[in-house]
Amino acid sequence: MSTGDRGKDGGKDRSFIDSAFLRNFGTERTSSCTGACERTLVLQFHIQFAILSTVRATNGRFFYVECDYMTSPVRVRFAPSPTGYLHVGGLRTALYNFLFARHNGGKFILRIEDTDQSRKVEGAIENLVSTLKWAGIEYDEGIDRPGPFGPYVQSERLEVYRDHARRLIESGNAYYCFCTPQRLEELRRRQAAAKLTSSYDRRCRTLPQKDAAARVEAGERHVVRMKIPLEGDLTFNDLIRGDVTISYSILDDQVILKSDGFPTYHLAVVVDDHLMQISHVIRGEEWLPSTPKHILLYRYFEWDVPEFAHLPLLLNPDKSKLSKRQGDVAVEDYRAKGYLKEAIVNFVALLGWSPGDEREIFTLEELIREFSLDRVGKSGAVFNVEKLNWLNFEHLRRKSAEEVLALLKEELARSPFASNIPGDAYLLRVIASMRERAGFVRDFIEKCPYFYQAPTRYDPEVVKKRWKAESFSHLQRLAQEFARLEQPTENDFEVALKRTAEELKIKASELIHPLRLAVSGVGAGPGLYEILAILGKEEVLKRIHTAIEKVK
RNA sequence: GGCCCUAUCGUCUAACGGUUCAGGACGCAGCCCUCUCAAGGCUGAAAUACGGGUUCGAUUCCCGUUAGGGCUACCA
Repeated sequence: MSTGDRGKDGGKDRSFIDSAFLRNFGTERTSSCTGACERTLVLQFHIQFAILSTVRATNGRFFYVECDYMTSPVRVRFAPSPTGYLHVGGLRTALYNFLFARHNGGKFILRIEDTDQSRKVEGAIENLVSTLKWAGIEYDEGIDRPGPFGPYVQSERLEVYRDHARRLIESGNAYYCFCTPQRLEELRRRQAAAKLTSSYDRRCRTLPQKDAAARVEAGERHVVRMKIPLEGDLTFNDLIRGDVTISYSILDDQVILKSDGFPTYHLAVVVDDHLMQISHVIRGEEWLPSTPKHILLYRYFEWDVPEFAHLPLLLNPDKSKLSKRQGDVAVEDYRAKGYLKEAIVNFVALLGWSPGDEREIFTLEELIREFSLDRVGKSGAVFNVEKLNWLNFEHLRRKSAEEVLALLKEELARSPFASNIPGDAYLLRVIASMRERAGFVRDFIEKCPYFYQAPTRYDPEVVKKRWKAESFSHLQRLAQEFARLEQPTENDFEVALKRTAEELKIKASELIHPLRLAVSGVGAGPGLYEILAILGKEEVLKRIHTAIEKVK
C-alpha cells in the first residue's frame, strides 16, 4: 500500500482509495480515531476506486472523509512495440493489465508503440493482435476496436507529439538541441576515457530561445530535449515496490523528439497515457529508472500523474532477463508446440502473482475474480517449463471429451493419418482411454498410433522381455478363442483371455504382454482389454496373425 | 563504473513480528495400487544468502556486506 497523491490540487489531498475501504472505514472509523491516525490509514489503504475529494479537520481532532465514487475510473493499457513476436513477458504484462481492468470493472486498451522506424517489422502488429486474442486477452480499445481516444498507433499521432513538444519548449521545460550524433559520440568517448558517467553535457540548454527557433526555422537538423532540474531528487510511489527515490543528477536531458520528427518513448508514453486517460501504468521493471522523467513531464504539462506498478522481470534459468538463445520466448512458439492457451495464461499469471492460498489451477475467469496488484511479488521469476507442462496436462484433463475431440481432429488433420481419420465415436473411446496419459493433444496420436494404424514394427526391447518361444502357440490359441466371440466387449475379451490362460495352465500375464505387443507394437498404454474393445475383434485377430508371422 | 530494484527448498511461491520441527505446487526419490505405461494415494530429501542491530520475540522492521537483475541511446 502506498500513498496515491495526485499532485497539485489546491492543497486538497486527493488520493485514490478502495471503495470497500471507504465503506468499511469511511464514516465509523473517521469519527473514532484521531486525525493523524485516520490520515495515516487513508494513505496506507489508498487503492483505486474513488477519489477522496475532501479531507478536513473538524473540531481540531477528527477528519471527515467525503468521496466521489467514480463509475469506472480504471483504464489501463498494454503498449508493445511491434518488433516481431509476442514475448512471454509481454504476455504477462498484457495479462496483468487485462486482469486488473476486468477485476475492477475498468477498460483495457491496446496501444502500439511504433515510434522507432528502424525496428519496425512487417506483420508484427497483426501477429501481436492475433496472439493476444488467441490467449483470450480481449481489449476494449485498440487498433481494430475504435474508441474515443484513437488512433491507437503512435505513428499515426505524430502531430500530437510535435504539438506537445512545442508546448514544452514554450513553457521553458524543453529546448532544441543541434548537437550532431558525431559530437555526442565524441562526448561519450571522452567521458568513458575519463571514467565519468556518460551523459549529455547540456550544451544547447542555454542557447537563447530566439536563436534556436531561428535555426530550426532555417531547417537545421535538431532534436528536442526535456530539461531535468539541475539539483534535487524525485520520489514516487510504486504500487509494487513502495517509494522509489532518484536523484536528478543522474538523469540526462532526455531527447523527447527525434530529428526524424518522431517522439521517443518518454514523450509518447506520457502524452498518450494522459490523453487516453490511463489511470494505472502497469509495465515491466525495466521502466522503473526512467519513471522520474515521465513524472517530470506530467508536471511540466500540469497533468495528474497516474499510478505506477512496475512488474518484476521474467528470467532465464540462469536468472538473466528472459531472452532468446535460452529457449523459446515467443508465445507463438509455445502455441506451436501444442500448449493450451489456458495453461500458458495460468502459468504466466503465477509468475509473480499468487492467490494467497494453495490453489494452482485457474481459468481466466477465476483469475479475473482473484487478481490484485498487492499480491504481485517484487522479485524476478524464472520461466520453468516443467510446471507449464504439468499445467497443460491439468487443463487438458479438465476439458470435456467433446472439446478434446475437436482439438484432436484438428491435430489429426495435420498428422500422417489425415487421410484416414476415424469417426467421432471411435475417437471418443480413444480419448477416454488415453486421458491420463496425455499431456498434450498430440499425445492422443503420438503416444498411441496403434489406434490409427496397425503396428509396423514391434519394440525390440519389449519383444525381448515379453515374447517367449511359447507365445506363438499361445496367441494362436487365443485367436481361436477370440474368433468365437460375438461383438465382444471389454469384459468378453477379459473373460475369454482368462479362460484361455487357465486352460493353458499359465498366468494371464503370459498372454497379456505378448498380446499387447501384438496389437500395439509397444509395451505401454491403456488397459489391454480397453485397447482390444476399441480396436474390435476383426482388427485384433488380424494383428495377432500379423504378429505371429512378423515377430521373431 | 554510476544509479535503481531484488533476495524463503533446484524452480514457482505462502507466511503481511508470536499455535512454524518454515506451508503448498512443479520436479526428484521410495512405497502402495497394477497386465504395461500412466493416473491416483502415501512417504521422503530439499529453503529463510551473510553480518549487525530494533524487539520479550524476527523469514517478517532497520543498516551494512554479498549476490543477481535492470537502467545508463535521436531503442522500446
